[in-house]
Amino acid sequence: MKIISWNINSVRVRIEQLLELLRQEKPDIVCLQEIKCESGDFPHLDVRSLGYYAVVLGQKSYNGVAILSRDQPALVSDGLETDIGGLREARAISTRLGSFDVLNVYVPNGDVVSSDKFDHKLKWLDALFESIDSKWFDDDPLIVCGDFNIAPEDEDTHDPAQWKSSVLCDPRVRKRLKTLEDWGLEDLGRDAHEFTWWDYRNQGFEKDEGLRIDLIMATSALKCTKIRVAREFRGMEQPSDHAPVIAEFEAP
Amino acid sequence: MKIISWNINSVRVRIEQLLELLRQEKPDIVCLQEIKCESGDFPHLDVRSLGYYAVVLGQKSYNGVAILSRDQPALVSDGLETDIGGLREARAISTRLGSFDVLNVYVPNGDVVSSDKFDHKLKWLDALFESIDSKWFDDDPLIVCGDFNIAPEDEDTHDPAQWKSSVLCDPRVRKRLKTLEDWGLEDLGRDAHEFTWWDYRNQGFEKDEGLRIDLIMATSALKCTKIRVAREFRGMEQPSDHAPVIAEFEAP
DNA sequence: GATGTACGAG
DNA sequence: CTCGTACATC
Repeated sequence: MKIISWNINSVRVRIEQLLELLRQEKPDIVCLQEIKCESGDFPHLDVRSLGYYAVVLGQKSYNGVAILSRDQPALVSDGLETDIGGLREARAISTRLGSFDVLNVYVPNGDVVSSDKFDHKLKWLDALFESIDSKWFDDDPLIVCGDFNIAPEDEDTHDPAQWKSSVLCDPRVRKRLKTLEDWGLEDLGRDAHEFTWWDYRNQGFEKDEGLRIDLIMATSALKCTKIRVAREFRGMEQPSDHAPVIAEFEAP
Repeated sequence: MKIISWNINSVRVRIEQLLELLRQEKPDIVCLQEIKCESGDFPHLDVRSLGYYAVVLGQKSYNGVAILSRDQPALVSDGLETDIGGLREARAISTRLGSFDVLNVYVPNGDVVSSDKFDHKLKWLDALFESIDSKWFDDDPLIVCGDFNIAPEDEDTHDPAQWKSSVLCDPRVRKRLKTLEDWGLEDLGRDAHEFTWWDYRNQGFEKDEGLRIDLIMATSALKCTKIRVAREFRGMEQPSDHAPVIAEFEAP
C-alpha cells in the first residue's frame, strides 16, 4: 500500500503535475494540502479519469485539503469538527479506507513566534491531539500525514542556527508533535531527515536550503517498508514549494 | 527583407513564443505592440541570444512598443514626441534600419464610439498623420506597421453587421486610415483580408470570428513580394489574441 | 478570457 | 517567489 502526502500549493495550477504523480507512482492514497479552492472547484473529473476518488474540504482563498484514493472512501470527518480560536478553516480531513483510517492535516504556519497566528497554531495542534485521542486507540491502524509546519529536529533544517527561532522549530510546536509521537504515532521519516520544503525565494531549492516539515505518521499496527521524498517534483517547471512524501506499507 | 508585426500582449508572458517566432521565421525586423512592461524590464538578453537588437518604449501597465532587428538600429524617435489629449503613452516608436525607416504603432482601441477614449483615438490618429507627414516624403522608403485597431473594410471582419458600430469599424477611424493611404502608404494586406485578431471570449478563434486590424503599410519605394498571417501562433497554448503578420520585401 | 495592478499570505 | 483576492483594460 502506497500513500503520498503533498502540499500542492493550488491544485488548479498544478493539476498536470498531480496527474503525472498519479501516473508515475500509482499510489493507493494521496493526501493533498493547500488545494486553495472551494470544494466544488476541485478537479474531480481529472483524477477520476485515472481511477481516483476524492474527498475534499476546500475553502475560498487559502488552505483546503483532499484525500484521493483508488478505493471508494467513507468520509469519517470533515476536519476537527470544531472552531479553533473562532476560526473554522479547511485544514483537516479524514477517511476510512478499508481496514485503516487516514487523517490529512494542514497545520497553520504561525507567521512569527508571539503573534496571534502562532497562538492559533498552538491551539490548533492541541485540538488535533484531542481529536485524535478521542477518536482512535493507539492500536488502531491510523495514518496521520500532511504539512505539519514543524521541523521535528534540528537535523530537519539545512541551518539550525538560522531556523532556531522560527515558528517551524519553536520548542512549543516541537513539544506538541512529541505528544502525538508519545501517544503512538511514529514519524516515519524521522531518521532519513530528507527535506520536503524549500523556499521559493533566494533559490532555496538550488542551494538545497530546505526543511523537513511534511510528515507521514502511523500507529504501530501499520508496518512501513519504505519512505522517500520525490524531490524531482520540486525541480520541475512551476513547482510547488513542497515535494511529495511517499510511504509504502505492508498490505494491512 | 522580412518584417513581422505582432501584438504580443505581454512580452514577459510570451517570451518563449517570441523566441520561437524568431527561430522559425528568422525575420530581419519584428515590431511588437503591447509589451506591457517598462523599458528596463524588456528581455533584451533573450532576443540578443538569437542575434537581435531591440529599441524599446515601454510603460508601467499597458501599451509599450519595441522594434527588434538583426542590424543595429538608429533610434529616430520615441513615439510621436508629443502629448495627445494630455496623455503621453508608449504607443509609437520608429528606427532607421539601413536605407529605410520603420514606424511601429499601437493605436488606441477607443472603447466605444462617443466615449472620451474614442475621441482620444481620433486625436491620436490625427497626430500620427501629422507626424508622418512632417517627417517623411511619400517617396522615402518607409514601413508603418502595428496594431491599428481599425478594420479597414467590411471584408476585414467575420460579420460586418455585428461590427458595424464598433470603434474598429467606425467611418471616422476608417477615414483616417484612408488619409494615410492617400498620403502614400499602401496597406499591403488589403486584398487578402486575412484576420489577425480573434477575441479570447466565446471561442472566437475556433469559430474563426476574427478581424484584420494589424497592418503592414509601406511607401511605393519598397516592393512587397509576400504577406501572410502566422495563424498558428493564435492556436498555441496561452496565445496572444493577435497573430503575427509577416511581410517580405525586395532587398531595398 | 487573459493580461496588468495592488494587496495579503506562505 | 508564487499563490490567492479584486479591479481595470482590451
